Amino acid sequence: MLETPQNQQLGTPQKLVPAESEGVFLPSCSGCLARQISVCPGYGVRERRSSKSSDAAEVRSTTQTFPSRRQILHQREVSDIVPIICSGWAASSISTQNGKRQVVSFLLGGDVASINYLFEPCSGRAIEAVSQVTCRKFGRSEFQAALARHPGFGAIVGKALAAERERGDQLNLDLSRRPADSRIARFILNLSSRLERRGSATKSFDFPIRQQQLADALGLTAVHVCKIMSRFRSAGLIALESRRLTILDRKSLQDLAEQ
Amino acid sequence: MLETPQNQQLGTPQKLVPAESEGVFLPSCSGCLARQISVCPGYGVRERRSSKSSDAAEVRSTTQTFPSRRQILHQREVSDIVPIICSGWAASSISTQNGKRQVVSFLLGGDVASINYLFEPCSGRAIEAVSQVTCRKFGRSEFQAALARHPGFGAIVGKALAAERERGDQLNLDLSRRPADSRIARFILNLSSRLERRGSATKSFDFPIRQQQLADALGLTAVHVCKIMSRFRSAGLIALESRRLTILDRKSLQDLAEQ
DNA sequence: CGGGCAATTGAAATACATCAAGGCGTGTGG
DNA sequence: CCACACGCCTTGATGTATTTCAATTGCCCG
Repeated sequence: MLETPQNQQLGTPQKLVPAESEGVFLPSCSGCLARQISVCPGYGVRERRSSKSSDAAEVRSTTQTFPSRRQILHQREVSDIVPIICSGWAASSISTQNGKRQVVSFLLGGDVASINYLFEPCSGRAIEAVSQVTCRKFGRSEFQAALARHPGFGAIVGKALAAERERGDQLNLDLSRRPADSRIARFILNLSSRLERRGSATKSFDFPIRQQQLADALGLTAVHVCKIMSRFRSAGLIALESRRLTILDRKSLQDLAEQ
Repeated sequence: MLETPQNQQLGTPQKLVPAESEGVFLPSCSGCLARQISVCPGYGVRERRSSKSSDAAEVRSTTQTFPSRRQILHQREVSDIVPIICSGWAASSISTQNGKRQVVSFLLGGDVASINYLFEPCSGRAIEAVSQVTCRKFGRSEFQAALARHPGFGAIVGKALAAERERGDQLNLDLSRRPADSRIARFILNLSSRLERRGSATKSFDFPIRQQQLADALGLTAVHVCKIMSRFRSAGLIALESRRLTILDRKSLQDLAEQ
């Protein structure tokens, strides 16, 4: 059990199991903060039963499913929710008035769109579905209160904060100081180790990201991303077909990533 | 009183008034978080006397002065302090193994190096003095406790957090999607409005930043920064002499900043 | 079968980096 | 007081990574 969905294809992601059918675990969201603090109704019953703190209040929330490429949250949208991805891939981005876009991070199941949502009603970031996405939106003040009741509250927030900040800094460094091939190599390796931490396969995995989205994440153009990925493939570093990416030569990728 | 030090030159910054001579306010740190929560010994006595919450405990801290270009904190330095700039200019940066550097932000008097320090013992950022800097280092856990006692704790942290994150996102957008002249124009305008918020002059102000440091902040080379600044000067957008910058044509700068 | 989006590939343009040389100001040691 | 070195700024010539433009292909879906 808790087997990762290796064979899950883009466009046909695992259906969200409704709360009533209690007991079936989605592997995609096992690291979710809402589950960690026993606040997600999708898992609340089963998990709270075995938990010592039976006073955990369930937090009002709604679930929605978005098809690929659909907007989940607008850049300037102000609302008192904390959005958490349950399954699928989403992209968090900001844009200039001229429509130039920067994808700040890709979100996977269990990711809070940004820790910022715990404190502020607007993050200034847009969220868009990359593959099909299910997303749960919690009431912010209730979620915040539940989190504050949780032991180790400060540590949880601090860690998440630090991680988010660290990623942002690294992105800055990438964008300003690293050549395109290094950025792409690093992106692939980071994704791989991120999947490892969630217990998924690290050598071969689904890769629903469009070249344009990748370009927006790495500060490049889609054309240039394409050229470099082609080079990677003909050099035998990676394989990529039918939205599944395989790392063939991790060592060489790491060398590229170093600089 | 509270007059801003217009005539303050690089290398001869206003001296820090020792706590014993109580009552003389440094304009440079008037927005400081430590003063806001009545925890800075430099201002503790005078301000706490007039404050309702007389139970605010003073937080252990040390002050240090750093000459220009001196390292204040190393990138991987782990210590249980929250460093706050009292006066002068500092730069917060991260680097790759190959010595490529990205200045994440410039810090002015009253700035916490990063909100991250409230929660974690290491930010992954190095801090370096740009001009002469006085810096106070508070004990982290005590500072944190004092902050938690303060009414509106959540709001304060949330706001600071959101602001820091917003700046990081904008920097990402700059680095990835905006041309060099736009980045520089934006930097100047941002600095100006930042000084405005602290009650300083916005049209003409001290500018101790070296071109290399500016280049590191904007993802460019010093040579290129120089060329564009020269262009700005000959186009009558700005004047820059003896480390003092004057905005001559704000409108044109804004046009450049737009894209 | 056609229409549209994504990926691919090549040719041309360009924004920026790199390299190199010289000037200016400032501190330092003779 | 001068000579000199050193850091910083400046400017021009050259190189290159990446963008822009454009045309083609394949593919999915109605």
